[in-house]
Amino acid sequence: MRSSWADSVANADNSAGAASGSNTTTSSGAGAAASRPARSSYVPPHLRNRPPASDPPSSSQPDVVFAAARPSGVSAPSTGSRWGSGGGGHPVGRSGFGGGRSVGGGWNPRTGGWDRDQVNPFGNEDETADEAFGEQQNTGINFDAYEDIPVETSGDNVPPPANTFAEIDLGAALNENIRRCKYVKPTPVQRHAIPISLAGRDLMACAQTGSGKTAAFCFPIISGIMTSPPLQKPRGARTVFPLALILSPTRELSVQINEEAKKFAYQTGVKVVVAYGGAPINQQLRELERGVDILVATPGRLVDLLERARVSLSMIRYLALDEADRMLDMGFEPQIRKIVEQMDMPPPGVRQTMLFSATFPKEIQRLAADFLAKYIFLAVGRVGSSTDLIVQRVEFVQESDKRSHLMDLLHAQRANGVQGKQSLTLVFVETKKGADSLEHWLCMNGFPATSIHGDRTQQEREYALRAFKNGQAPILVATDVAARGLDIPHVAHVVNFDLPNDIDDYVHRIGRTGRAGKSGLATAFFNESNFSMAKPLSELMLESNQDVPAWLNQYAARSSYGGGGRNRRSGSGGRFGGRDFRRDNSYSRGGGGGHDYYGGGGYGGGGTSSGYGGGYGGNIHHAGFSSAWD
DNA sequence: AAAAAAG
Repeated sequence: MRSSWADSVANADNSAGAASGSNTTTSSGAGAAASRPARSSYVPPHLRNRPPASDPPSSSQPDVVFAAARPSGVSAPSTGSRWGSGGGGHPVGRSGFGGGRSVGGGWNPRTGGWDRDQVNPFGNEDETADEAFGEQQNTGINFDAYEDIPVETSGDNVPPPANTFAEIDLGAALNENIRRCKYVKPTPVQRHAIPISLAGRDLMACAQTGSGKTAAFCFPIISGIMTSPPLQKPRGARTVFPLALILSPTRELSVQINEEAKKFAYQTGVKVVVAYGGAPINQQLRELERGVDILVATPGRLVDLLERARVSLSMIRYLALDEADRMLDMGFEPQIRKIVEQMDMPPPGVRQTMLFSATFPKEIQRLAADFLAKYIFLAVGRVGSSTDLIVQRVEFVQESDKRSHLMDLLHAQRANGVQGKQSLTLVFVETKKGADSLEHWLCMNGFPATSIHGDRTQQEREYALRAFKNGQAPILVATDVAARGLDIPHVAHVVNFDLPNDIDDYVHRIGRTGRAGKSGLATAFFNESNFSMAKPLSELMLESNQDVPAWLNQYAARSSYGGGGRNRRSGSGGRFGGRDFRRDNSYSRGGGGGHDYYGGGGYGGGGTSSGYGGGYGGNIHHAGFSSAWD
């Protein structure tokens, strides 16, 4: 007998507040885990920019209490478009680089023109939420969990972490935007990464999207551009010269980073433009011609722009690569190397480079050695590793029974009224065809579903994401295009209709729920074809204090002899995505390694119950570790 | 084997 998943959600919800991070003992994050602020007094960063009173009345979930105070410094005209809509905006001037915050049309000394084009990315601050789950709602970070996340840094002269934004002092304009975003306190990755970047150091960070790393790399970039604006930019015929480049693997992620960055850069005079494939290039070219300081792009479209000589990288001072392991998985290494090494970008040491990756396998180590100079290594604990907020279930379901089984889950969800609360279900499948047919089948059976995958047009993808977010289609069938990085609030249930073949992908997928301080449920359908996932899955569930079905353990035991297997989390066992491997200087060249940078102790020293044989749960050997990365 | 990304 199985109880309805909605019950699990409700139960987890009740216990969520009391759950203490049981497996987090290694914390070098200053002050982390010492005392957790009461949820009611603490507002997760990405929730902080949404207007108050957006909770549906029926909600029984303990939600974050918003600071109700409306920003007082700037009055936004009531005709402003909501942020995220990207629509036509009202003219709001920008101050120059002085850091003032004058309002009204502004003369930009760099572009030599009146700026009329900056949409208020915070939306209309006078307007109350017009729909319970409108687009102005942004993502949530589960802050209780983040307080417990362990952090490790290593490298030469690591700048000390900062515990408050005031301590960091990014300047008046940026501080004002932090206030507008209602960011109260930096996340662990921000506490460490921002001082490192402000000190001008290169950074290799193992952290996932959702840890607040977008702000972690945007703040120093914006601040740096503001403090020392270029005296003059070359003005090529139709070529533009961005000062910062942010690369990300998927289009949706680029869009998301662009939206975040625009908020951070509001009225700073720093211009953010996004370029990605699948959308008409002409519109993006027009945006670029209106001026760009920070360019957010997917690799393909950027290469296109570079080959057309519409973008030059010769003025790049900041380079950020997001989800680098993902980009390599997707075969972007040639494009990325072309962009970074074979065009006109300044070399490492001249530019400042930040490399973000969820894991740190050999290929990423090589990339770090080639792209970074004397970098500082930062590892932030795996998201979800220190929290029990996500309830994971595995059910044995034959291929032919999957649809009816999914139907059972969805019916239970509806019967429990969760649907009325607009909770969303994200269903992952393996193939694009599978996504289409499952979406169709769900719709035929009366479930409002939509889908997102790489064969759909960009317009369809963005439409689907919007319909899902605002509850028009509370069921989204997705391929792995949606697995990483995307921040979708209110996802109550992630169904792994088809399990991925990689445990890291599984972790990313279930990370789409359990956000915003809410609990989440992740259900996986398992059958013989997922045999190779049995061991890593059962280990992961054990690590995150889940009930592991006996039958799964049996599968895991059967697969274990044979030594490891392909799906063991490569190099990421335990709570971190990776560790600084520069003491093994076989891969280091140039300004990278050579001497022992590894300053941190503490990996595996926390007495965790990590079951990962290949991880560092007490299993690190100086000579033998490389095998763990294969 | 499939997915993603340039058109």
